Amino acid sequence: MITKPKGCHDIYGSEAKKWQYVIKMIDSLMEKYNYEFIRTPIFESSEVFHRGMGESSDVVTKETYDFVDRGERNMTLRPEGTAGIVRSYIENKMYGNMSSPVKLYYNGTMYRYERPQSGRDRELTQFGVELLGSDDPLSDAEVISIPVNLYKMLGLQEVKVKINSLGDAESRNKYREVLKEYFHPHLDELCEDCRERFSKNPLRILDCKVDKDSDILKNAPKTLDYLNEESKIRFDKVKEYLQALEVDYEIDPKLVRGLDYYNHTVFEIEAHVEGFGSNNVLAAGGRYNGLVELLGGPSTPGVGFACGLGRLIMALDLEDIKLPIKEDVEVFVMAVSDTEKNYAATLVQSLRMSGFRVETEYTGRGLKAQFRQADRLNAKYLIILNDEDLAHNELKVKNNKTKEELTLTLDYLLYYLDEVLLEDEDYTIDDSCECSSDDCCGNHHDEEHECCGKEDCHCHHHEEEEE
RNA sequence: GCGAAUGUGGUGAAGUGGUUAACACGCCAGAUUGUGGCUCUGGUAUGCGUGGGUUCGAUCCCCACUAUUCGCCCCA
Repeated sequence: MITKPKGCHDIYGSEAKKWQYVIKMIDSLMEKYNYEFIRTPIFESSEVFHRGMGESSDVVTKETYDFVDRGERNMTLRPEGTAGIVRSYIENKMYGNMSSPVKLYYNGTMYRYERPQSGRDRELTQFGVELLGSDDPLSDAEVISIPVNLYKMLGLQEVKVKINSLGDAESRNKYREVLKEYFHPHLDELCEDCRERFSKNPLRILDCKVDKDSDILKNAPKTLDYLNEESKIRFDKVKEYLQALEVDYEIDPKLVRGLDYYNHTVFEIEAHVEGFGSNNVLAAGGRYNGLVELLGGPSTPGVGFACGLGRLIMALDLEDIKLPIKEDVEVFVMAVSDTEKNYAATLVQSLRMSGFRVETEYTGRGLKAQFRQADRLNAKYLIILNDEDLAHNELKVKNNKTKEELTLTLDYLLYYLDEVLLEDEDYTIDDSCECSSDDCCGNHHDEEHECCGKEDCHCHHHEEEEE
């Protein structure tokens, strides 16, 4: 049997419906923030990532899918979204062609040659945002608020936002030196990996899991103590704006992020649901003011984040959140004889063109099996064709819930279905409650949220009433 | 790159060195000669991941490989 590549997944069935729903929410959220969708190639010249992400990160040095194409060019399957987008920003001269700042979002697959485990695949899907051309602390705060609001929209509860500041290049370099000085005499007390990190990327020692409880780490100098005045003021501004945007956060002085391009604000959003594996970062990002220049463009500030969709859906599952996903069919058309089937083909076509979600029988099963099939598909209405009725230009429609059955003429059918299906309020997906009440449930399906009381709210309170 | 666990049908899952590999669900058909979701009856495996080995004989013992899952590194 031929199997899928290691660390990849086939997404289908109800799983695929969740993905589509989440992506739909992302699109509608980004529309409100006025970000534009961008799609860049799934592979780029290797240089894009080597220069962009930095040689000290493992992602670039040992986790990329590299290949040489037939023209002997070195190519790399993108391991993340930012570098490619910055390349595109420069190449398309968006700094001149688009209104500034340029606000872009993407959603696509990334590739990393790693050992798969819970929450980590070789092919992963990320949604992310890049805001280029603004150094205003408000843009940092707003970017952080995007995933926070997405999770809120989806009903996720157990998330924690962590922020920190690395300061500008000056502060960061100074801190790096201080840190090396501090750790140097303690080298043999640290774990093997940390000794490796010391020379490669000393900042990463801070979030070592092995040594995290040792006094050496606890007493290590903090980034925030080495920010210069300007960076400090900037970070305070970011925090102010976060409060204004009602984003709850905590400051984690050990948060440093792995990619070289970050400076000033860095952040992570973690899942804290019971049962989540150790890879619990749902989204992460930060400011990367030198990156555009590094990749050959004009000096341009930028902020962004990336959000792993696989992990997000895992979190939704673990919090047992039921997404409002359509799992049913409006009309199921049954036919057995050849003339019935012929008639069914035409009928199904016209019902679909009239906007109904219609299924019919394809395998030549008996009527009994067709009833079973209709139930499996959660059909709301059944149309049962038989030759006798058809001779009178009539057909039978059965409400699959009440079991009421009517004999109608074809002319009347569309009118009837229109009436009857529109009555089902829960039948249309309304993706968000529009009210602005503070304790709005936002369509959450959990018990903790109070309902805002709006008519068009589809939270669990109303669902119960409807049932 | 390192470490651990697992690998039996469409699914879940028992099981034993020795004729026909439990059970449950699902699916298909019939009882019900075109109106069902209950019930009953019957049907439903390239033979237990792949390749070697031990043995008179292995799905069950040994080895290698592979796949999946989980952890480390790293990362969303």
